[in-house]
Amino acid sequence: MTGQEDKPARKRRGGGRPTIADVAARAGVSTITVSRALRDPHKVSETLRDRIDQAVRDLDYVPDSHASALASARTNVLGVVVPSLTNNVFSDTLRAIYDGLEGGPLRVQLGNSRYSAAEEERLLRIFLSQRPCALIVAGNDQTPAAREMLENADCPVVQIMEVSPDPVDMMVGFSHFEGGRAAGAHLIAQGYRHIGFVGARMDPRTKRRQAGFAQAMKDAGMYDPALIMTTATSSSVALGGWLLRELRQKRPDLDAVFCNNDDLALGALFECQRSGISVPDEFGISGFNDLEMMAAAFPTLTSVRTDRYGIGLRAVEMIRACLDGHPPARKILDLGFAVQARQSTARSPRD
Amino acid sequence: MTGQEDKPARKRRGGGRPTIADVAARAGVSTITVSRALRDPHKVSETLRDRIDQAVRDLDYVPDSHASALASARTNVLGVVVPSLTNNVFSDTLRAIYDGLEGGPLRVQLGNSRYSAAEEERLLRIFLSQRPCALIVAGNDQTPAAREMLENADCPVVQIMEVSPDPVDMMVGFSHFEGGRAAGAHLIAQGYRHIGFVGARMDPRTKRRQAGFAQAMKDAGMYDPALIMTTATSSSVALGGWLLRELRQKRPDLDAVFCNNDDLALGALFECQRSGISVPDEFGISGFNDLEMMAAAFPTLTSVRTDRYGIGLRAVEMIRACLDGHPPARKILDLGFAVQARQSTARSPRD
DNA sequence: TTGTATGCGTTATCAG
DNA sequence: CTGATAACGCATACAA
Repeated sequence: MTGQEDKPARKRRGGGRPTIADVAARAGVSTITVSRALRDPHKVSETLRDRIDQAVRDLDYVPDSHASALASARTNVLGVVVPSLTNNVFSDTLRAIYDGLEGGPLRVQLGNSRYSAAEEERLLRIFLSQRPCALIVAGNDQTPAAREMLENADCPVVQIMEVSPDPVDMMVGFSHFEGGRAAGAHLIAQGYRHIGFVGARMDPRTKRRQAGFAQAMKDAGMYDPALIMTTATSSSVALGGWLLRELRQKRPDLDAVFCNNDDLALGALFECQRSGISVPDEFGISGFNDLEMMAAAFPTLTSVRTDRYGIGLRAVEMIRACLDGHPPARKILDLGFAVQARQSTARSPRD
Repeated sequence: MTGQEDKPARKRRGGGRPTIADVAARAGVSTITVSRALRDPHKVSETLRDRIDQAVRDLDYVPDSHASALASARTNVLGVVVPSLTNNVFSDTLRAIYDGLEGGPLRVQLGNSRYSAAEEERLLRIFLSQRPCALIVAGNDQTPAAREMLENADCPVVQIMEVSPDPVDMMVGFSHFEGGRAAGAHLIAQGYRHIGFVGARMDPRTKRRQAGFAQAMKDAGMYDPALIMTTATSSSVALGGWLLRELRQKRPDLDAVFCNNDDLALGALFECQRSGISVPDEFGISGFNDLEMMAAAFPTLTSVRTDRYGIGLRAVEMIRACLDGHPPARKILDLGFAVQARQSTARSPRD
């Protein structure tokens, strides 16, 4: 084979979108200059930058993120894995994550593990294979394999919703154990004496709240396992009513209940109303999380306020800090909680 | 400076993960064969397939999705853009989408437009630049630019939550206008005569429900704009109480209210309880969407049931069908709604 | 500050 | 059914 002629313009495989080369040609520069002008504008002279920007607009050029990821082995994707999309707790946090990312270049890849550690592991494996710039996962109860993957991940990792002494990397949340204990202590302080616990789904955080509640009861010498009613079923308002009814049938002396979340608490309130039990005088109710409705109910419902939105914001802040090269000094951020005492536990003093 | 020796094996840029070439070498085949064995197993002889599978396991090989996307100009990413992550309506649908994708190869890229058409357009632009295999967006009120982008997208597009005669491509939802009208008609049928409307956020779907409600009132000769109270503020239980209180102050003759969503309805119920107004005899309440809590409340709350979960499932089904080469005959799927009449509108007959 | 050469890991194309 | 080769579009490394 000798003089091979000029090949006529090759056919494009990709849908014919303008590439960085088209922009470069139009601006009369090289592709790498376009690349720089778009990612580090200050590294390119103003003259060229203007020409390039103009060409970008003219051609309606949008960079190909896959090509970029392939060439640089980096992405702008923040992987987020949560156990539930419908649970208000996580949707509040998710909203905060999206809000915190506002305006920045980071995108979210969201996974729903449905409270399954195995599914979480699967999702993390996929996410990590795409070289995320950071990861956010819920809690500290990963499978051993997932834990190892996270520890070997060469990107910042934030575990959210909980605090524990052994984070993979960073952590933002609060102590569910202490939250449960505080709720129990509050009910005791309000004068209730036969205090039950109602819980659903029983994920790790739920269990820790239950353990904290039990601790409070034990500390007061009031612990009675027969006052505890839980189910693996997922939480709902109706379920709160059913569980409370069951519990009251078994133990008519029950005079208060700590509901593991606010949906259950609302259901418990309705159940009391249906049964003609006066809240709070005859019966006290506390929820957990302090969703907006708790303060709007009648009577207003006591709950343990948690800063779900703040958790999401802080997680994003920590990640940004890491990516900017200023990893936060504190790896563990405890955002705490606060018992919001309201009418549903404000029993008139007895003597 | 002079005789440059053999370069020792080049340093890998990417974190040293095994590549398809490593697998190929280990299995003693070419890379393309590995590629085929993984994507179209039936196109490769069983012998080689087994050798390749073994090599994949040995090396713990995971394909690089970016390289794949770049080379093939295709991805397994389903872009989803919703107006809200916290609104139960969308989180139910999202959950269905994730459930519907279960087990399959498709991933979700989720965007939150926060009820902003401009943000929606921005997200769609980004998503489309990544060559999604399909798109799901809420409603039919895109900006003209977004509409055009969707029409030119070379992938299936499903608009969800609503139905309208002019979809971009496919559509799954129901008529909000008719839903609002049905709720109004129900209240009229129950004997209420001074029926108000309470609405928040006032996004396009909300407005259509309001329009339907107004139509019902007009049809009955009962339309009174002074009985309508709306706000751009986002919806909440507390807001439902406040709006109802305002409305009742202005119009003490009000004897029922159609709340544009269930949070508002719950707030309205609490407001009645606070004010000692008996529901349903003195005052009727209907919500919209029929969230789980409506049936669990006391009194149980009337609402318009919508199939948010079904919408998500059907959207995924339609997309899978398209990707499998069997585009559905019906491009528009109306999943309807149903008035769930409950205690809150079951007024004792008057004569 | 700008450009040249080349690699990133995979798949399309076409030949055998 | 299998393989050699050339893209895919961008970014790194190094030169100028």
